[in-house]
Amino acid sequence: MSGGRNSIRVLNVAEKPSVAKSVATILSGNQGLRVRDGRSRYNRIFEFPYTINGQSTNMLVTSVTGHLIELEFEDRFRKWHSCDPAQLFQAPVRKFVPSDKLDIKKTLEEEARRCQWLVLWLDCDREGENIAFEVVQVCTAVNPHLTIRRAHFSALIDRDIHEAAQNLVPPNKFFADAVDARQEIDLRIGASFTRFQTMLLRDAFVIDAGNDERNLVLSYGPCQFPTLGFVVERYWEVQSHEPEEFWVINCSHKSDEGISTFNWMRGHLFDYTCTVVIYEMCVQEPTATVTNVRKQEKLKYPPHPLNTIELEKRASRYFRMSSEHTMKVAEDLYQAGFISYPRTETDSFSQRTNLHAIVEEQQGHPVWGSYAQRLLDPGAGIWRNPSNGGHDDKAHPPIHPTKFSAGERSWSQDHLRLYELVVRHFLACVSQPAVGAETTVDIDIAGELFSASGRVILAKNYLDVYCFESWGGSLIPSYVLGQQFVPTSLTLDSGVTRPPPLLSEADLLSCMDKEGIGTDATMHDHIKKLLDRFYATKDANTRFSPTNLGEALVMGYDDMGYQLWKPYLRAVMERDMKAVSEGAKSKDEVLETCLHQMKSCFLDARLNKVKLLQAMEIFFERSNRPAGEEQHTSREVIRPCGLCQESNMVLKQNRDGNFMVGCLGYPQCRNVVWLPGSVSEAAVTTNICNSCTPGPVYLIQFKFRRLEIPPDYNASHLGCIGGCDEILRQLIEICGTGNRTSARGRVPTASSGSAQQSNSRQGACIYCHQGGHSSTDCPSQFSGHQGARSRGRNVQQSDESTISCDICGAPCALRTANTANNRGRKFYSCQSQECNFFVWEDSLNNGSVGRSGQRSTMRASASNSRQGSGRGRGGRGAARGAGVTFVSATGDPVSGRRILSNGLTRSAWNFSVLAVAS
DNA sequence: GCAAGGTC
Repeated sequence: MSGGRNSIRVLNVAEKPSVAKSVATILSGNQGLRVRDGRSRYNRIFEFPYTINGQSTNMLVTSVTGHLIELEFEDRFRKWHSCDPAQLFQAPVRKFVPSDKLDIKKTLEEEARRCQWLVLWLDCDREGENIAFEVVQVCTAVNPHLTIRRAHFSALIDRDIHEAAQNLVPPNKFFADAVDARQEIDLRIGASFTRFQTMLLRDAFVIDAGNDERNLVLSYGPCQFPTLGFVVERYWEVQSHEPEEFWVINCSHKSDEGISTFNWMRGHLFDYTCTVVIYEMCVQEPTATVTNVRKQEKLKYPPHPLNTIELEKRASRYFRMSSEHTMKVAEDLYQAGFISYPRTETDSFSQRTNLHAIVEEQQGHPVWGSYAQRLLDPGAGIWRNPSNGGHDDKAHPPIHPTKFSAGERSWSQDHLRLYELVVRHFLACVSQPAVGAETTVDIDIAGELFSASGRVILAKNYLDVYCFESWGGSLIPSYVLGQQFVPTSLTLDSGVTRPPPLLSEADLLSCMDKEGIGTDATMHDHIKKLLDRFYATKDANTRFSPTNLGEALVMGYDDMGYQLWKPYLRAVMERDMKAVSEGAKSKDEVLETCLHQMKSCFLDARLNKVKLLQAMEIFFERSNRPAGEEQHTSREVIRPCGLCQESNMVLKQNRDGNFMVGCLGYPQCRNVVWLPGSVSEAAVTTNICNSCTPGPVYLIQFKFRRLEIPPDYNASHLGCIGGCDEILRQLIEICGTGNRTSARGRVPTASSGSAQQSNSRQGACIYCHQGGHSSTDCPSQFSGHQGARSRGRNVQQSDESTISCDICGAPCALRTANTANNRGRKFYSCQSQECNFFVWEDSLNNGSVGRSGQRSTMRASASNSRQGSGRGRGGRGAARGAGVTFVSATGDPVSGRRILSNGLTRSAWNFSVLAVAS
């Protein structure tokens, strides 16, 4: 039966194949359901007759796989060097169907042409609404007469689906608009900041990131950076923690029944004298009197039904599985039909779910089958309707088993464990809480109160099946009110405060969930991205630390005063998206204000890029590679690149003022033509060389420094870099080029057409620019400038300690070494690379002061500046911001010094200033 | 080569 003559053809589209199948199965009642393949092998098409409000229809149900359309910059802005990253805030973007979705698009087009209605069965959230409009766009392009309708369902169960089909509504453009805005903002912010910081930093420093650092991408994203922020913030808290000694009185009592440990009601005291006084009192009158005996029944409740975040957190805690791996395994189990859809926010079961049926399936399991049987036995009294966790995404139920398995042959250990977790969690959810009897005994010794408690488990209930949790039960002897005894031990003990632990993966997921970073389906991606980008590492206990790279990036933005690494930006965006989805603000309005703000922020960050560079300098050695971004003071196109045939060659000036013509495709393409070192000015003209190819090759108007070229050459010259220019070739031979790493004289021959060479940093020392040794053992550091050691310190009026360059007399910069032998050690060096002047900072202090590692001085600095909420980043940042660290000659932190605003201290004592950050 | 969001 394919519908009568009056029946209309309805194309129904779901967000994923599984939903299409469920909808088709439910609506057809499995009567007259036919299935055929579409062009995509995953997205099949179901057909059956159905009646909607008295109208007989021929239903076709198919699906997409998530978003059908992507957003990208127009082609001319897609290459990294195609434009200034700031332009990405307004560069035109386009929507397109990516190649792997073209077959789905084709199916939709073919079916839409033959239908009168289009009914959208996408998930009922904002992303789903946006995908709905993507489907509409594709279908109406081939059939503009389609009647468009939206089905709203809250669960894939009979009643909901039939109700949805009978109560079709128009789709909600506001919801879709909110996602459009989110996509565009994410793309523009992400691409602009990523290109900016990658090009600024990657080539400027020696970043050891495991693989080829030239391919290293220092990405920025509105989700990945706040995720990194959580990691860094906790790390800073741990780093800046000062252990504080505290004192505590412990009391125990041993009787025939066992030992009771009594805890001091004051907890612990930081005042030793005070604690000793109290302790002495207790010791002199040690008899304890029982002042209170309380007995209470305590319940330990089973967890809420399982949603994605909780699955990830528990798999991490119980099995140390990464969230990313957990989702991969869960997806496998889902695809094979063993568990329900794994990406769900929902942590409460619908009233209509047949929970008993799910338990029944598990009765045959060799391990937990007997528990399932007891659950189903009304006499056992273990059954309890599951709790409601308070989240509902209106699209999926909590994660639960959908098919029994005692383990499949193809399953890995992790498949087994994850399936077991899902089953046990489900069985726990429908179980009674554990019951315990708690006894608390309070005693009084010389007026001081102590307390002990114990617990007996009366009924384990859900804990019988949920073996991942325990409820420590410890018995204490019985006491009666007024009873007196002399404690077996009464001791005065000391301890130290401990820093909080580093964030575990479960902690990190909680932070993200709380601050709204990412979605249940993407959080694990953001965490993985931190590891992939070398921003953070994870130890065997699943605890995260930032890498130097991650810490430096966060530090740089923090020093700028920007909270780009905090979750606030995402929170503001989320509020705006909500306003759009409610129609309170328009998409264009939000896009304009948000992008305007972010562009100002971007431009400001770029102005303050020195902060990023300074932060990187703390951890990384400067590279002598030509910097990707910094050298481009001008970028005028000279010619198309004949080597990569993709990008243009542009006129550039490096940091030292030397000119070259290099390919914009650097570092993938290393094509470069170095120009004579005697060039003082170079400007691209509109004149085109009529002999060099590939063209056009624009001629350059050169000015040479008169004294650096032979007298018979003109100081002004209109030249071509394409290979035809004999004068330019001669001047290169005579004067050399501005390429420092290729020693003068080792110049490309212009006769080869376009002179090409690569700049290798191998073997070149950053101090003297000579090959044959590394910067850590540069002879210039040890013998070249011994004279500097006898120089006195040039203390200027500002109190800023500095010294002048031995050679040119300019003030030197104070830097921190990060080489293996001298990490954390400070040195002065001339900012001009011509001089190669260098001296260790500590050699100026008569050599009497030992070195102090960067880490320990940082910690000392935090202790000095700690005030108010000065823990963690605040403490450390304040000290670093003031630019000073004080350590006594013995290496102990100096306390009680007054820190002047210029970052130095005046001290009556002869404490040594070990480090003054520039 | 860049984001985050769907999903296979």
